[in-house]
Amino acid sequence: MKIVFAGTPEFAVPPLRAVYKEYGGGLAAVVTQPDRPQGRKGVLTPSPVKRAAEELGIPVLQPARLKEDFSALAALRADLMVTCAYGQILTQEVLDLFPLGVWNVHASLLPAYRGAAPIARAIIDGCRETGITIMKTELGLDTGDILLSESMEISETDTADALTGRLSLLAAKVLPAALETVGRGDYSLIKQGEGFVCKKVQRTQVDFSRPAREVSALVRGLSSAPGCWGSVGGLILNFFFALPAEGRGEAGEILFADPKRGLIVACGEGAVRISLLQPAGGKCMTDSAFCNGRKLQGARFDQPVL
RNA sequence: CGCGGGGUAGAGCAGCCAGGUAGCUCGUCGGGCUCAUAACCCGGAGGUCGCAGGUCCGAAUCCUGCCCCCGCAA
Repeated sequence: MKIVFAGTPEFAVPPLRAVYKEYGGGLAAVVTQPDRPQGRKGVLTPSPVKRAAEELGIPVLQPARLKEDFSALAALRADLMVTCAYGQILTQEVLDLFPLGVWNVHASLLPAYRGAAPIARAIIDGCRETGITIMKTELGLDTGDILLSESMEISETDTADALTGRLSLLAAKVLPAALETVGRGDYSLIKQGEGFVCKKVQRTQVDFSRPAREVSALVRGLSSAPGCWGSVGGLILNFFFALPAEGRGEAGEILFADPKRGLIVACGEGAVRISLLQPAGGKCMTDSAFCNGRKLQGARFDQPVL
């Protein structure tokens, strides 16, 4: 069976490796997004999937627009394509290139969280559970019939990074066997129920008038990218980790800010301890380190302007 | 030439504008105190102030060049 793997971010790397391990040379090519300028200096950077593919010695295709530029993909005459966070919408012409179909790995229990940022949204919404779904790709966004899904718990302390890592491994675990059943033609599909398509999550200013539980979920869900932030006394702070904590006060008020107790901020209900953060211009640090040498107790975070 | 912040003790910061003894909080080491503590008191160690030049009697501080780190935006 000749397979093509389409993916881009780190999330897709373990699944890629799993397919390679199972099919070796049967993995004919990898499709990924073109190298993009990264960071302040705009250095052209290959995607994680491209780096992994090169390491494994798999040919890489990087069309800017796959819908217009798929001749190289067609020339491979592969049987099947796997997509995993590839980042481009496919057309029917592309789907028709593969006799055994195009199969998508999605990081949610479909039909929940179709579209972008399913992992971040699951955490932000306070879900207790999410998972991996492998389904047949149709033209509709993440609407295809389901081959299989595997669930996973979300803990009260999960961050998007941590959960992404675990879901990625789960995807890598179930994908080879799924392809196996597709290859044999020995499978049945389940239709999806109703669902909404989610948009990309955006960088967000934290609204401390929300309950502590929600603030914590927001911070953990957006952790590392695209991030969330607050401003106090003209200082911009990026938040990376926060959990509910003891305390009560006006929303946004800094109840404590010392190395022993950490950075405790009052919310609409309860309070949170922001235990990992980064001041603009500085490095990411613990709240204990941040509070050394700064007098912030009693100050109050600005409310987001709506 | 996209906008901006920064490099001072192991960590986080102040000092710089108005040049003149290296300072604060935490940690660390030693001692003391309390039934007890997110405790408190006393004392010690630890710094080429990113690098190189320049100005000056004297530079962390002013000037010039360079290196490195980071936030936003793309």
